[in-house]
Order: sequence, then C-alpha cells, then structure tokens
Amino acid sequence: MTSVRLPDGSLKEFDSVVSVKDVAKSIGSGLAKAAIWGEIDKQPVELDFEIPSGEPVDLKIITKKSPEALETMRHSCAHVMARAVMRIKPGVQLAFGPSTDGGFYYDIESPEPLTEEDFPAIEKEMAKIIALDEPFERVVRPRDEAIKVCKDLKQEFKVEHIETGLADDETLSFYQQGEFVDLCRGPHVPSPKRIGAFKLLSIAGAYWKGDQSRQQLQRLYATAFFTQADLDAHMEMLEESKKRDHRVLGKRLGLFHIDEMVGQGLILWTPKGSFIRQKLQDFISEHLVRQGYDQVFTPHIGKLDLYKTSGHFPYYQESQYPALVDRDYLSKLAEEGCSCSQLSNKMKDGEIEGYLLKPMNCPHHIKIFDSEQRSYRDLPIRLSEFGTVYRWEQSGEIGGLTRVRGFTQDDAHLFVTQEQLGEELIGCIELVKVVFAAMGMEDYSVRVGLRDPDSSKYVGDPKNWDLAEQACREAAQTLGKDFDEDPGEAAFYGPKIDFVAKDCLGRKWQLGTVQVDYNLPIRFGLEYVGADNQTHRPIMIHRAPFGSMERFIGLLIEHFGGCFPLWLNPEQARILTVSDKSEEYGRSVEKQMLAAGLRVKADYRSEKLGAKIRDGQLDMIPYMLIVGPRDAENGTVSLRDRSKGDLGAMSVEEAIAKFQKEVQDKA
RNA sequence: GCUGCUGUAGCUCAGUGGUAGAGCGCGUCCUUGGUAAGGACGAGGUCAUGGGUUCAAAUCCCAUCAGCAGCUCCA
Repeated sequence: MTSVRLPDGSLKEFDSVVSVKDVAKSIGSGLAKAAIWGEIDKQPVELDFEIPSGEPVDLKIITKKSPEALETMRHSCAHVMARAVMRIKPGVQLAFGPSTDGGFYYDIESPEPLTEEDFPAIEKEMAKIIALDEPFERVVRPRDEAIKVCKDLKQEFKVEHIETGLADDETLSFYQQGEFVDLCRGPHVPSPKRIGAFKLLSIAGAYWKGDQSRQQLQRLYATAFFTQADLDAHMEMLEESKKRDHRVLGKRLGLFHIDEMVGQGLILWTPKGSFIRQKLQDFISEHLVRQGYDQVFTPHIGKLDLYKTSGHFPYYQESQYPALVDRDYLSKLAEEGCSCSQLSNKMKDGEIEGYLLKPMNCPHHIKIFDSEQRSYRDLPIRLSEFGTVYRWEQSGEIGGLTRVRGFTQDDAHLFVTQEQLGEELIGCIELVKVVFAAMGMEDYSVRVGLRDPDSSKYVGDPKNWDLAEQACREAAQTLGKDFDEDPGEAAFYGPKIDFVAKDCLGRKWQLGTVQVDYNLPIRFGLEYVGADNQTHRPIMIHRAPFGSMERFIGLLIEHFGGCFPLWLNPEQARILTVSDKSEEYGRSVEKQMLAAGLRVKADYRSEKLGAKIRDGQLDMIPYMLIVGPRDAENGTVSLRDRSKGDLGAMSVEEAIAKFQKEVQDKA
C-alpha cells in the first residue's frame, strides 16, 4: 500500500505501486496535464518516480503555475550558468546566485572580466550542460567539512559566507552536477531538462554582500522560462515596457528637457509638461483649501545658521550643493591665503555665514510658525508650499524625472498637539488617497516605518513614539488596503508612512510620504500656549502626497503611457481638415472651441487626412475633430477618439458639452 | 560614488584607419485627398569635449563631460 499526504493535509491511499503522475491523474486530468514534477518530502522528483510504499509521504505536485516552480527552475539555471562560466573562464569565484522577479543572476569574480561578447559562448556551453542531463545531487556536510570543501574548491566567498552568514548552521547542503559543486540550500529541478528557454541579459557591477566598502563583483543577469514562447513573450513585454518609459515619452511628446549645459538632474519643463504640472498643482491646491491648509511662499535659499539649527548642516553636507558665501568676505579670505578645507571648517564652526540652497522646506515653514506666539486655539496650523529643493544626489543615481537634483515637493508641515496627531495623520492619508484615486493609480504599496526597538538613535519620548506609531498604523488602515510595517525604517525623528509605486521597468520609487517629527520642534524650541496657560511643544507632520512633482509626473507619464486624460492633456483636441477647402470652416470651429475654454489646436496642412490622423495618434491627442465639406454644410464635426476611433458626426455644441463633461468628471 | 556599455543630422540609428550615410522630421513645390504614412526637390553634421598615436582618426589609446543598466546611497 502506498499513501501520500497532499499539501491540504488530505491523505490518499493506493493499493498498487503508483508514480507521481498517477497521483496527479487521480486528483484530476487537468492537474496531470499541468504537472511538471513532484516534491516528495520536499525533494524534487520526476513525474514517473514511483512512490515508495509504507509510511505516508508528503507529496506536492508542481505545475508551471506553482509560484515556486519557475523560481526553482531559474535557480537551477543559475547553477548551469555558473558552471558554464567556470568552464569558459577558469579561476572564477562564485558569490550568490538567486532567482529574481524577472529571472536570476549570479555574482562572480573572474580573473579576466566577462563582457557581453562572452554571452553566446556561455549560452552555448549552458545548452551543452543541459543536454548532458546530469541530475542536481544534494550532498549534506557538517560545518568543518563544508568549509574544507569550499576551500578545496578555492571558493573564498563561500567559505566566508559559511563562517559568517551561516554561522549558526550545523550542517550545510551542496548541490553537485558533474564536476560542478556549489554551496546551496536548494531545491533544484529533478532534471536539467526541466530548464526550458534561457537567455543572458546583461552584466553589471554589484558589491559583495551589498556593501560598498567591499569588493565589486560582476553580476550576470539572465532569465529563463519553461517554454521558448514564454521567453519570447517576456522579451517582447520588456520591449513594450520600454516604450512607456517617461524619458522616451517625455522627449517624444515634448514634456520636459534636460540639458547638459544647465546641469545633471535639473529639469527644464517645456510648455506641455509645464501645463500638466500646473494642472496637478491646481488639483492639489483645491484639495488643500478643502482640508484647511494655508499656502505660503518661501525663498530658495536660507542662511547656514538656519540649517545648523535644523541639523541639516553640516550633517548632510555631502548631499547638498556647496554653500554660497558673501563675495567680499570670500576675497578677503583668499587674500589671507585661506584654503578650501579651512573655508569648509570655518563654515562648520560658524565663523563664516553663508547661504545654502534649501535641501528641505521645513526650516522655512518652522520660522513662519515661530513668527508669532501660538495658542492651542490656533492649532493645527497647516502650512503648504510647492517648494523647490536642491540636493546633491550621487551622479550615478540621477536619471529622468525620478531622481533629480532640483525638485519641487508638494510639501506641507502641520503643527499639531499630541491629541490632534491621529486625526491629522488620517487627514494626510485621505489626501494621498484622493490624489492617487483621481489619477487611477491604485497600484502602489504602503509602508509604515517604525523604530528599531534595539536602537537608541531615536529622538523623543518612547511613550510618544508608541502613540505616534499607533496613530500611523491607524491612519494607514483608513486606506482600506494592505500595508507593511517595517521596524527600523522610521526616521530618527519619528515614524512615517510611505507610498511606493513601480516604474515601467519594475523599479520601486517612493512617492508620497507622511512623517511624524519630534526632533525639529525641539531643535527650534517651538511652543504654543495650552488651555492650562503653560507652554507646550507642538508635534510636526511633514507630508507630500506626490512626493515631488518631478517624480510623480515621471510615474504618471508611464502610468498613462503618455495618453493623458482630457483634463490633464495640454492639447485636448485637434481639428483636422479633410482638404484646404475646409480651412475656413475649421477656423470657425477652432474659435468656438477656444471660446468655450477648450485647448484645441488645428492641422491645416495640405496633407491627406490619413496622415493627419496618424500624426494626431502619435501625439496621443484625446480627440480629433475632422472637418470636411459635409461638416461645413451641416455645422458638425466628425469626432475621433484616440482609442475608440471614429465616433461619427455631432454638432460643435454637442462636442463642446461632451468635452466639458469629461473634464468635469476627470474621466 | 563604483563597475560595465554608449555618445554620428532635430529624432532613431548604420558606418570599425583612406571623400560623412539612411529613415523619420523640417523647408519649397506639385497634389485637394473623409478616419493610421501621396509625390518631387532641397536644406541640415567641427562625428560629445580635450589630448595622444598615425602619412591619414568618426573609427585606435588616454582624460573629461553626459546618457543607459546594475550596485551603493536617498535627511
């Protein structure tokens, strides 16, 4: 008798000898068809593996749809890739080789660095290895022996990993395939033949153990799928995604420009992009009024003293543009033979006053709060500003609109009492929710950053921290979607709630943020008079629903794939004349539309209609208004929707009403 | 910042030591065409910048700047 226990806990018994496939068949023909291998007591086996009789075994049937199946297969493929590389380049040291969302990689150190030109040879060697069909054999060794094995293999990274990362493990597992032995937790596919189609993608640098101070390895990125068709589809999907890239669309649609002569990471907003940005600002401003915010304006620079008080200088000096120093004072110092480092020290010591391009808006807002005596009756005070800040980001980090050196935050600072904190946080979350919902951007994740219980770097009373963390949790719950709690992710000055979205290449970017701050009110000695006639310290909330206009618009471009909805699109409709004969009528329609407050342009070129439509489509204009002799006669326009195509003729008034309603609904 | 790749016309790119090319776009003309590319002609380039090698450099070497991918970082 053979008995198996399935993952749901149910027991199945068979009188005769059965294979994994037989079990699958007994559950359903669909499953039998989909099955690719089985796992008995967590060890992968082929479908024709005969299950031993006697004691029940745990059996899991793996199908292509099992989330772990692809992962396992890719990891096996990583082993094959590493083996192939070692055959081609002797003396290669292996580090880590996990699977990722879209494929897998292996970090290696080669005496002779690999280049993409080596890819075909590696792929060929991999195919050879797979054709040999040698199984991945699991070997378990005690610590000492495991270390010796790695030493004998001259795999120093593995030795280090066993000694540090796996210090608590009594025994360690290896997987052997032919001459190739690798320290590995597993599991692997039962046979290399399960590896379907694979492709090496790119090569990049990566630090050993992710530590910048340690040596840099070469990371070989690759991917694998069960079938060639899946791989082809994946590659095509990547190509398609690239077309949504905001850098590509930004150029094609003329939304923004970055100029070498202006500087890295400094965005020039062209008229179209500026229009979208302004619309978004107006949209937020409208909601700020509804939520009782006050708008302020503050300058782009502030004295060093301000940032010394806030702690931003010299502590974050590395990520700021250098300070601006008074011209006369500077020449005086030069005459005295003052060196750069002496200048820098004098600034730190406060001997020289200078100005800093603001890296944050909070100090300025704090000074507005502190410019008057405040009563508890005034609180909460909510100061908002589309404030432009400048940060010296590392050059290798800068790109497109998502990481820049000058950006405008849709910033606000709330000064609240401890009692008001919870409600105000909920208000902030509400705003983020409204904003994201209006854009149809529902695909974002929420992270609540809490303090690390083992660290003492945090400012403020632990009791207040508990209250604030609980308030953040409760505020996050009002979103009605799952969120992660990340201990250790809080800023040193308070817990926070972050909103994270992915770009067209799957990279994650923090957009909105809501942060509680116990630190700055202390540093600036902020106070208000309470009902008890005593002075109290307010709590600050920093919040920005978009995060920055630049990054948000970058992701918004990709979210819409360039097809901005009518209310946001700089050009809402384009009038296309069928021939020159209709230009006069076209101009009258254009006038009516403009008078109705619609943003229309017209194409009066002596081109064929088909060409004008094509250009309109490529420019992603929401509506095209086609006017020809027929329309001129009937006082109509023939409407064309960029995605639905021809909508037929309607009167100019009807078209205007339709557009106005769509704008109103932000559809 | 680190590693690697890239930089040629407004855009996308070809050109690998010997007279700078294509498509699209742009301009002029012809064409007057009803739902995704009509035709002809033409203008347009210090081949990122600065050095070097060579009889000769877009091409080879070095540096700088910028872009891309990844890593690291992001108050």
